[in-house]
Amino acid sequence: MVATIAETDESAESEGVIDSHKRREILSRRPSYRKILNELSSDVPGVPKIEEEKSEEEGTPPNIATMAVPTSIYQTSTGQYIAIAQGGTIQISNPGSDGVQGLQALTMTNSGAPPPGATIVQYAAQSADGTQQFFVPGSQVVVQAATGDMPTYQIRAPTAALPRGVVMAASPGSLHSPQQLAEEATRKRELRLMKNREAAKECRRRKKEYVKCLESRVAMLEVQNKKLIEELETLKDICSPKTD
DNA sequence: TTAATTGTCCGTCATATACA
DNA sequence: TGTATATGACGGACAATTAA
Repeated sequence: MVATIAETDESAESEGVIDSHKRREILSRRPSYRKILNELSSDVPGVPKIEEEKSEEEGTPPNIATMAVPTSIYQTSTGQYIAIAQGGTIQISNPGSDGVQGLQALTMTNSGAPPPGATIVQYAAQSADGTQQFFVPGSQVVVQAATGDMPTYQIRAPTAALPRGVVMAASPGSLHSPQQLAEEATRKRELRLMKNREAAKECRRRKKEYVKCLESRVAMLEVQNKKLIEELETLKDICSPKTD
């Protein structure tokens, strides 16, 4: 599939690039949703701020600082925050000023592989063979081996006994053969795609939040406008009473 | 019932932007 | 200046809806 995309890109490069550039010249780039919303929030008290992204080492909220899996914090469609902690504990918090205050906690039992077709964005579990699994979209899992000098990662089908392919196995410094270099390039690409995948999800979430914010602001302004019009009419009546 | 349409979600690519 | 991140654009998959 990837090769097909690459070939298509190459064949359509000459005309596609020109179209793409023209399109991008027309479309002026907007600042990030986070910036816009935070600017709005500084102007309008009622507008919530989009939380700043925190790095793994500094950004974990105080109440969930001991999490084994980084970035395992999600927001539901209802605005709640879900944090997956060690041992399968899932913490749920309602959106508030501090984000993680008032955490609720519940423990879930991890019983084997997820059902086929289940929509699991990301999930961590300790499997029987001592490996840690991170479920990624596309009905695959990234498996981290528990033993060895350095962590190795494999992409597997959730129920498959054999790995589909090793994507992270050796340090760059020890690469020699073209095959190893190719594997390293593949690994880097997979890593980049995985990061971008998560970034896209996060970006869409922020965009939704941004749109919601704008919609609520529109509603608020409409109410305000209506009130002002009514007030104006009242003042008009007072200042110029009808003479029959 | 079925094909067409529509809406939504997701992954990927290209590129602007932020940052060390 | 190179690298990481954010985001617009695009296309595919899938489910729900609609018209014939």
